[in-house]
Amino acid sequence: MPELPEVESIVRGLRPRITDKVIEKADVLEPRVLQNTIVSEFESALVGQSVSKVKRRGKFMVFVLNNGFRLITHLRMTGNYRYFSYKQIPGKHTHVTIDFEDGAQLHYKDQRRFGRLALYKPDIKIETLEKLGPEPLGPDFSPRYLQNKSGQRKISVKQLLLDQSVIAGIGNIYASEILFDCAVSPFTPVNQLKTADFKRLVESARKILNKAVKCLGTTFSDYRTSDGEKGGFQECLQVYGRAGRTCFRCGGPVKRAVQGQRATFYCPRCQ
DNA sequence: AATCGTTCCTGATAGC
DNA sequence: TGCTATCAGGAACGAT
Repeated sequence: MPELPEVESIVRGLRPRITDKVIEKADVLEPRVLQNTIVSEFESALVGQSVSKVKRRGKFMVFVLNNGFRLITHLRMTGNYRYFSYKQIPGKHTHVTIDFEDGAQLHYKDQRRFGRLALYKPDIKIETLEKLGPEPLGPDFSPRYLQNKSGQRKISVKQLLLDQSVIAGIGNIYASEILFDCAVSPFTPVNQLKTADFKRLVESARKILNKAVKCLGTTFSDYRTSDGEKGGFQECLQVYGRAGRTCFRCGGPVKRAVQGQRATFYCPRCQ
């Protein structure tokens, strides 16, 4: 499941390859992946334009076109972009293909079709991006910010980390890993966290996410980079997916719990 | 305002 | 063997 490090890795892979390339053709093979536009509008808005910028905001990918249009993609669970220097036959789960004038081709694929592509006209505010919290690797994310955001809220710290309007980019894998790293129980209500806890939380978030970006993300099942390569951070996972196995820190058993319909992995002794 | 539950979707796996 | 049931989860949306 692509979270910040996975999306960042895909964006970094695509950026040098497609920036300033001119789009010759766009084909939507599965109209359901388009969020706020129809096939004919989508295809004609892209043709003849070049890609000015490839960016990431939280778990969203942003393609800025030279006509000012912006193509926003959220990969959700199994979505991905794959770059080819020559045209390829679309696979079973390829929903959009984008051809460039130099013969290269971009495939958007998603076997579960949770991911969405949305197209925004120039100068329009993109609400979904506006309401995101700060980037955890950026300057606006601090212990004080997180403490202020928590206030007297009663949700668990795991739920807080997953709230994209509080912090943008953390998903289920890294939430568990971050909490293990700073030895905070995922069940702690945020109004019970101490100032020192917020400090450790922020430090661990930066540390884990930076390391995962360096590793090109975590390939737990489906995720691949834009070149089709696996990430490397699955080798570094301390708790996620390790229920019943030995905690690397204390030797006790790692546990699995469910919070908000999602699995949480943690060590009850260390956290 | 904050929180909770439901929906979308399909491949892998378990159980009979 | 072949079938059905269950599970994985991010964000949008509706309900409380």
